[in-house]
This record gives sequence, C-alpha cells and structure tokens, in this order.
Amino acid sequence: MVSENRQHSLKLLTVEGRNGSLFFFFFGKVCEELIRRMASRICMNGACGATSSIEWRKGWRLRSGGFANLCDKCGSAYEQLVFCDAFHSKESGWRECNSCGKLLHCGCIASKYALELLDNGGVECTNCARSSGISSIPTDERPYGFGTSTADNVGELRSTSGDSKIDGDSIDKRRLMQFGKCMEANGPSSFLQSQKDDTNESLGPIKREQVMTPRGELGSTSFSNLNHASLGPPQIIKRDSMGANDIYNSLSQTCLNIVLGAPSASTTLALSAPSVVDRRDQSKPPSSFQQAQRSRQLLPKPLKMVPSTGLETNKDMLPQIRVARPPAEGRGRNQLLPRYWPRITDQELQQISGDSNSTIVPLFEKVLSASDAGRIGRLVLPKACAEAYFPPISQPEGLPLKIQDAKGKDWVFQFRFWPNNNSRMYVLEGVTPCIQSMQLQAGDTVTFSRIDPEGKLVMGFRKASNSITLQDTQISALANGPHANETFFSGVIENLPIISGYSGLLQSLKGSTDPHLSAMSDHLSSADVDIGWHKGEKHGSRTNESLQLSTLGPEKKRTRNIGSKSKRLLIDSEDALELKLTWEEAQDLLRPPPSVRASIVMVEDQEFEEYEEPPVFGKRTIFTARSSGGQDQWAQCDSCSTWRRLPVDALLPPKWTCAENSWDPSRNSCSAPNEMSPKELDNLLRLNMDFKKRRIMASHKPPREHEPSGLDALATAAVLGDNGGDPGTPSVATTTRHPRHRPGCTCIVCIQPPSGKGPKHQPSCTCNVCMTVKRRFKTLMMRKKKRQSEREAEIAQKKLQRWGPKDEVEVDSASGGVPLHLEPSDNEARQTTESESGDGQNRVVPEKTAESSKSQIDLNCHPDREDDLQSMRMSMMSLLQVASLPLEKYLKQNGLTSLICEQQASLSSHAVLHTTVESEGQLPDESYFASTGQEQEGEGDEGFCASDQVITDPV
DNA sequence: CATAAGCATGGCT
DNA sequence: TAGCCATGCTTAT
Repeated sequence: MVSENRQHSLKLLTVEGRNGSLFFFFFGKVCEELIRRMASRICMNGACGATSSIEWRKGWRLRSGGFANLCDKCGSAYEQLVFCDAFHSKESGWRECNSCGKLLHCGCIASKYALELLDNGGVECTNCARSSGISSIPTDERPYGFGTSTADNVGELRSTSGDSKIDGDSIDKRRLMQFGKCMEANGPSSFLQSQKDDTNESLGPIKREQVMTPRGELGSTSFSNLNHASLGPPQIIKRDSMGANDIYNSLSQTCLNIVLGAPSASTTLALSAPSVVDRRDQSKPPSSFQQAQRSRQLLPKPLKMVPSTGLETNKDMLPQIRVARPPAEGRGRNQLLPRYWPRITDQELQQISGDSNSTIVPLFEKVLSASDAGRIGRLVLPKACAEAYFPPISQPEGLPLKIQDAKGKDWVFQFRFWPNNNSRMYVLEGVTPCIQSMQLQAGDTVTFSRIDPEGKLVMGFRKASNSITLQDTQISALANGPHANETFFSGVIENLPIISGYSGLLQSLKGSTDPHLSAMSDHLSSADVDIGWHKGEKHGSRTNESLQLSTLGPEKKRTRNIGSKSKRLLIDSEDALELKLTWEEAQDLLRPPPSVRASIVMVEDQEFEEYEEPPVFGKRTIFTARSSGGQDQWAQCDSCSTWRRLPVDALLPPKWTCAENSWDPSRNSCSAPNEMSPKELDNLLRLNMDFKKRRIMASHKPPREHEPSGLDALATAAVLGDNGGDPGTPSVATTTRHPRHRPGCTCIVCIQPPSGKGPKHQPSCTCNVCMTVKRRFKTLMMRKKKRQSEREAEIAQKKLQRWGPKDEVEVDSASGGVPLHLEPSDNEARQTTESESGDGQNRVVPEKTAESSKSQIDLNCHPDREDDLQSMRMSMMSLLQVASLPLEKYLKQNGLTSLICEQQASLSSHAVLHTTVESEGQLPDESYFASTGQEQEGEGDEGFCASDQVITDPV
C-alpha cells in the first residue's frame, strides 16, 4: 500500500550496535514486531538511558502499540526515520516518483546506494527530475562492494579499480546538510522533495557512522541525528582519486565535520575521525609500512584537555562516544575485522599524545584473551593487524618492537610469528610485564596506535568494567556514552528494559522469516552477551557464575568462558523471555498522549498512528477492574513503596509519591494506611506479574493480523479514563466489559447492549443474547446435575470411610468471610492478566473448545481448577447474603435485569469471580473480602444471571 | 620437574 | 568454506 502516504511509508528504525554501528530496521510487515518491541522513548543506548530528555519530533505508533523516536540526549540510541519499504529487494531504494510515477531512488540511507545518495544528495527522477536534480551512479562505476553486504567486503569498502568516479569534490556538503535536516524533519523522501528549497542555512545535525549491514559487515552508512556542538566549518576533502575506502573516509570526515547543534556532553565524535588529508604524494608507492604510517593523519583536534589519568575513561570526564573506526589503511588493504577497529576516544588520544604536535593514528585494538593475559606472555596479534601495522617480518623469529605504553614507558616485545597452516600466527612475546604493569587481565582491551610523524607505536588499554570480556561481545551502545567503563554495569542495570529490548529484538529477528533480518539477528546476538551479563547482575545463578568466572573460578574455567566468543555467553531462551518481559515493562511506561488524536497512516497495510505530541512517559501502574465495572489504577509510592489507588485516568510522572496523591486526600502521605492488605497486595502483584508473563508468552505466537496486541490494549486501558478509548482504536476501546474480554469476544456479556439500551428480552426471545444464555444455561444445568450426583456419591463414600476435617475447615473459613481462593488460582490470574491482552483469546479458545466438547459449556470464563471451585462452593451459601446486593446492582447496571428475571428461577448456581481489588467505599480489607465473597456466591439456588464475570460452578 | 617455545587443533567467524 | 586464532599439546631447555 503505497499511495499518497508514500512519505509515511518510508520509515526506518536504526539501532546502534556494537562497534558504534547502526542497525537498520525498516518499517513494514517484518518490522512490526521490531517496532513494537523497541518503540520506547527510552534511549536504546544502554549507557545513556535517557528518557526525559528525549525530544519528541513526530512519532508513530504502530497500531499494535509502541512509539518510536530518537534520543536527543546522546543521539546514538535509535531513531525513527523515513525509509524505503523495499529494502530487501536488490533494487531497493528505487521507488516511483511521487510526481510522475517513474522510478526514482527513495533516498533511503541504508540501501546499497547509500553512499551514492550521500555523495550526490539523492537520485533524481529519471523522468521528470522533479524530485531532485541528481543523477545516479551507473552500476558499473560503483566501487566494489559499494554499500553491499557481501562477505567479501568485510570491514571495508573496496574499490576494484581504485578509480571510482566518485570523488571528494562531488560531495556536496550543502546537500548533505540539507539531507540531514530533512532526515531529521521528515525523512529522506522529504529530502528528495525539498531539493528545490536548497538553502545554505539548513545545517542539520548529522553524524555519519559506519553501519553494520544485515550481515553485520560494513556495508552502508547511516546518519544519526546528534546534538553536537558546533565544531567549526565543514571541511571538504579534496583528492585526486579515491578508492571506496577513501570515499568512505572523506565522507565520514565531511559528515563528521558538519556536525553541529546544541552543546552536549557527547559532542566529541565529530572531532575524532582521522581523515586522510592528502594522498597526492603517493606517486611513488612507499613501503607498505610507511604507507600505513602516512596513510592517515589526524586533523588538529580542538579538544579540551583532560588531565591524564591513564587511558581509562574517567566518568568525570567529558563523556565521549566510543565509536569504532576503520583504522588507517595498512599494507595490503587488509580487511580488518570490525572488532579490531580502534575505539579509542579523542580524549584517550589526547592523553597519549599530550599537547605535542604529534598526531595519533589509532591502529587497532584487541580484547585480551585469557592466554594473552596469562603468564605465558604471548599476546596473539590479529594477523591482519600485525601485517598491516607492524613491520613486515619474514622470519618466524621476527624482530623486537618497541612500544610505548600510556605512561610513556617503553617496552620491547618480540614481534614474531608462528607458521600455521600455510599461514602465520603473529604474537607479541614478553608482554607479561607490560600487561601486569597496566594491571590488565582477560577481557581488558589493549589498543595500538601510532604517533605520527615519528611512527612510534604506542599501546594503551581500556579496562573492562569488570573482569569480564566485553568488547567483542558488547554492543557499543552499552559500553559507550557517559557511563562507559567504570559505570558500565550500573548503567546497564539501570537500563535493563533497554537491553531487554535488544533481546526482544533478537527474538524478533531470529523468528523473522526474512533472511536478512535473521542474519542480522545472528550478528546482533552479540547483544546476548551483554544481556547475559546483565542478567548475571540481576539473577542469582548468573551472578554466581559471573563471579566465579571472574574472580573465583579456576584459571581454566575462567579462561574458558571469558573471551570474545559470544556464544559462550548466549543467554538461553528462557532468559531472553524474562528480559523481554522487562522490555515489555518498559512499554508500560508509554501512554498515548492524552487528549491527542492520532492520525492514522497506512504503511504497507499496517496502520500507524501518527502523533504530533509525544507519548506520556509515566510511572508504571497496575490497572484493576472492579466487578462493578469500574477500573482502578494502582501506583506505588517511590518513597514508601505503598500502593495507592488512583483513578484510571491518572497519569503519573515517572517518580511519584504519596504526597502527590491529589486524588485521595486521605492517602496523600506516606503515613496513610495501606489500602490493601499484604495478602491483597501480593495477589495484585502476582496477578500483574502473571499478566506480563502471559503477555510475553503470547507475543511469541505468530502475530495475527489486525488483532491488537496486549500492548495496545494496555495503552487503551491507560487512556480509557480520558476519552473512553483511543478514537483510532475503536475495537480496543471497548475491552473492559470483563477481564477476559478481547476484541471479537462474543460472550454473553459482550453481546449485551450497553446498560439501559436495547429492548427487554421476552422469554420467547430468540435473539443472540437470549439464545446464548439459554444454550449456556442448558449445558450448565446438565453439567451441574452430573457433578452434583457425582459429588454426592463421593461424599457418601467419604462419609462411609472417614470424615475428613478438611471440608469443615473450609466451610468455617469461608463462612468467616475469608475467600478461599484468595491465593490466585490460575483462573483468577487469567481473568485479570488477560483482561487487556489481545492475545489472551488465543489461549482461551482451545480451553473453551476442550471444555465445550466435553460438556458444551461455553461461558466466557472457566475455572481452571475444579478443586478451587469445589472448596469455593462450600462457602457460597454463606457468602450469598453478603454478595447478593452488590451483584444485583451490578447486573442491573449491565442491562441484565431482564435476563436475571428470566432465568433466575432456574439458574441455580454460578459464581462471579473477580480478581481485582475492590473498594466500593468499604474498608480496604473488608472491601476486598466482600467483593471476593461476592464473587463466590452462587452455590445458592437463587442465583443471579450472567454477569460479565460469570463462572459456572454447576458442581 | 618446571618452564618456555613451537606447533597443532578445532571452534568459530 | 577458508582461515583466523584461542588454546592445548609436544618438545626443548
């Protein structure tokens, strides 16, 4: 469905992955789940975790729930951009011209033509040229691996000819800026349309980063909008000829240098990219080592000097974004795996170089393996790195190499290799003293840089925040940012939902039928590690394991499990599930903006609600339903942790205390008594937990089209108090008839007309409602009779044998007003927990079917545990009196009076179960018990007709 | 026997 | 699938 909403149909979600790369996720069918899971106003950057500072631009909410926007605080988190909806096709990016229908490039930033777009600002319509005045690059002139993701171009973009038609001069920074601006505002497609508005003042904040293609390799580029400080005029890099890598670099530089915006802590990236200034002096090919040394120079960096305290990031420092950069081009154009890309920050560079005029060329880095950091003193060097940046050696003995550490101390290591399978294995020998002096251990990262023009090799290090290896397996988003290193774990912990988002994302990707996304997920699975560790912090077993591995375990075990092999730390699916749960929890914080109408846009048959206003980011609360039909909202005080009842329409700030309870003056201080007994609270929380679990479980099931998710229902519930439901989601707006209601529910309750409406039903009425009631009643009676006879026989048998005191106790207990099922039975839990779950029906249906096939009972709610009802039954009589009045009232409210009259004479037993906390103006405990008791009436013969929480207990 | 050096293996990318 | 590389094994000292 691409029509006049084309501009809306181009949407992209990017997520920063490891190495500072961005992952792209595209709106569309396959992206629905992604959006749903990831949409949050929480910055996806685990270290950032910004919430409140996120500025809303314009966001979309998938009808199944969730919002998307970008983090304006760190800028690196994720964002929602306009994007092409045809990413997966080979010719992705080519769309019909909005004006004339001719094919043109959509302006997507992640297609194989990404660079082309950046270079040229877009692609014109080949027919009318109205969208842009830019021509595309002929395919045969594109550099090898241009924006593609084949395994061949791992780590770099190569040029087959080295003589691409694209050169630096063609980079139109103005267009880039415009692009950035448009991207920021409306997305690439709007950029295409706004070419005619070319102005020079539109300096949109753009950051160019490398991106992981679906295979995780460098393959295309992306922008992320950053609030960067103004860093000086844009620079254009001029060169005679450039290979693709050079193009990349220059583009990088160009983009990075036009970064500007509001002052922000994370402003240094733009300064950090090394750039190739001039390579015109390469007419005589230098020695490879020399070439490697001169291939890059750093531009002067107007960096604020930070007192050197070693290379560890000081959290008091200006926070920096640690972004992996492709290192200086070494000899042989070796492909350097991204995990070796230097991620040194400018501050670290500064600390190394001091204020000398030298420039630091980050070369590569490596996470120390156990054997690297072990006593053997051999540091295995990545082959490509060794050959690219270290002097060439032809003999296995190699040569001594002097390397300066961060403190200026020189070390001499033997740089050598071992022949290995017709290849070489490079090692630095004798590193133990150095490693020890830097107090490094497995998991820490050593960095290798070169000081130019001297060509001196320097090594630095970066401590893992724990003794755990993180680098290769971490998402840079987690380790980067203001809480890098020392605060890594706490930062992650604080942002569990975010990390969980990755988990959910992974799940989604793994489950995706789309090969690209699945592949992406494979790469993303590095996230699992962090998740795993994170979980380790949270869950005992993991924690223990972590500790063992890091500090207590035997060397062998430690070394076995520490390292960059992400699979070693993969979390199991159960963990992922839990994590997803927490991610889903994050979703709870999002509410559609109150009193704001969403406009609906269609994206590939998917409906999106478009909001001009940001969603409300509020405190997580629990909604409960009263049997009277009303709803309550429960919020926990951040100060005393007491749960307070609030109106359903109350929207709380993220932090909320009793003192802010303006709805209930009697409970607006922490000293006010609880409204719930501990038992009730436990009940509530457990039910809520169960709800979440079920919701997650349900989310594992294949999504059914056009069925709102629990998330949506949740959101709906959140706004119900406001306006009775989101106008854009009418089908969901009526989901509160009873706890198990979901769209399409045709239970007896739901097919009732609203209270006071509709005709009175005559006994002979054959309307749907009446027929249903009759049919159900019939089966109910049949079942009841059967059960009763069975039970009588059973009791008689028991009497014969021995009187078990248990029954008496139960009766006594129940008659004393204590609901026997206060402990939430499965049934209870389901009622509440599925009350807003759009997926609940999926599970209910089989149960129903099974039940129906057995006894033709097809009521809306079924007790799952007969024994509960058995015991419950004993108390029915005693509870009837208490319960009758409210229930009657309730039934009348629900327009069931006539049915009551019609059937009450014959309907002999039923129970109304209700799981939620009840008040009705009674004392907290009593109210709950009373309501619960009320829900258990029904054993008496003079019962009440179907209410929306009808449970039949024919016994 | 302990340690170092060199080589080989196999998991993993 | 090739090849990288973490690490174990073997040999030398």
